[in-house]
Amino acid sequence: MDTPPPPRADPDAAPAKKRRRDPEASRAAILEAARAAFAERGYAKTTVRDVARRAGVTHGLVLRHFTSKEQLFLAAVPSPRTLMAEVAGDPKTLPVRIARSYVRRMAESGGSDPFVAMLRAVASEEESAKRLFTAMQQDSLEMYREVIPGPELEERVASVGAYLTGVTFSRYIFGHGPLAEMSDEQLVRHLVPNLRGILLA
Amino acid sequence: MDTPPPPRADPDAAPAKKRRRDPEASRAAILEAARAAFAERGYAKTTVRDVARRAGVTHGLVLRHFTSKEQLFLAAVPSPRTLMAEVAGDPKTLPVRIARSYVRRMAESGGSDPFVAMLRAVASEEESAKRLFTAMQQDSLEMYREVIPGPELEERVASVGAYLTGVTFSRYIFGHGPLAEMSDEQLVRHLVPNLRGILLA
DNA sequence: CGTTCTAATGACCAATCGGATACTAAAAAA
DNA sequence: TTTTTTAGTATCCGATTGGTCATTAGAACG
Repeated sequence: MDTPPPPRADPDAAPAKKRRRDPEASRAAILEAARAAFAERGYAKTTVRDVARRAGVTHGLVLRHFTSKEQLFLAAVPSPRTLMAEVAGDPKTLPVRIARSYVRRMAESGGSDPFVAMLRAVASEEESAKRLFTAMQQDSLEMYREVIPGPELEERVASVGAYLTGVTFSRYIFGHGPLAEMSDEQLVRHLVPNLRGILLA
Repeated sequence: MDTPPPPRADPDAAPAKKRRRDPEASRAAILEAARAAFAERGYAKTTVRDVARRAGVTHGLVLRHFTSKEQLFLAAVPSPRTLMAEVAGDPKTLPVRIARSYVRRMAESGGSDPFVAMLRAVASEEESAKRLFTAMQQDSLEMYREVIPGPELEERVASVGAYLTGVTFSRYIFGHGPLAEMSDEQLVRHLVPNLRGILLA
């Protein structure tokens, strides 16, 4: 009698959600919250308490799991794996594949893509983000190296990266102007010839 | 005896500098300090006290002159006048002129160009910077409108802007990679064909 | 000279930050 | 069960932030 059954598996949350004691679920929730927060507000303006509130925990727990804000960032925005996967294949159709994969990826994440978070962090002069960014560039360069012909490979790849960076900035961060108002399909059609121009002499 | 001569005109400062009472000089010094600070560290990470220290005044004075940090930013980074002046002329040589004027402008400012400050501010989700950015885009669009042939003018101009934004990011903000290591002349040579490809069908 | 005006200062403020730590309580081990 | 462990919370902390305001002091003018 003295101990009326304490609320067992939280009934209102989705089945097998989190809530009760579950460090892995908390960790995952914090990571997802951090990804969204960093992508939306940038590194400097995102506070540990923001992330905690989104994840439904206290900010103490966030720091308990990830020690510091910087390490949280590094854990949340790990490998943008290269913005441009699916590179292998016929060089002729490479620009189309780049454009498609880029647009799809950004659309799927709904604007909370790690790449956006990294751009914001780099822009606010965050050293750790710069290191990640460097690694990312290196990755993508090596993926291209075996596919693209012609001289000045590094420069071309860098230019493609710069172009897509600028497009990302205009469309997903700034959010105004023609590039932001195009549909995904329009954007692909617009990008392809420009990517081709940069990549293939 | 009671009042030994208090330190008169500060002897260590450069001759005919400022120091003494001079509101316009103070204002100018604060503005220049703000430009440099915002360009170097972005909006979010720049503190009013940073600016004040650079300008050699107290942070109280900064706020006395400009009321708030946001208004200081708006006053310090006013009209990037369009990143690409000197547009008028033969469309055939337009890409060359854009590239040259862009590179020269960035080189002259030594990395403290208002455009960089704006990019950093926009990236850190600063509303006022977004408004400025919009105005800037509008300006440049109208400058191009009378010079460039062909359809989809807005989209092309936006793409040029995006491309240069990305280049700026890579070269002047991120500061690593091929685009950052090129000399100014190399960069111009690299940019021209890509700009031509984007602008002229 | 003294009076007036105001540029400039410096102390202060509430809010907020990242982080540390003492504590509570749930679960695992005994 | 009791003991041990540890996920999670609740506070507290010093530092720093943007901003306010009373005070000080340099110049202009009588």
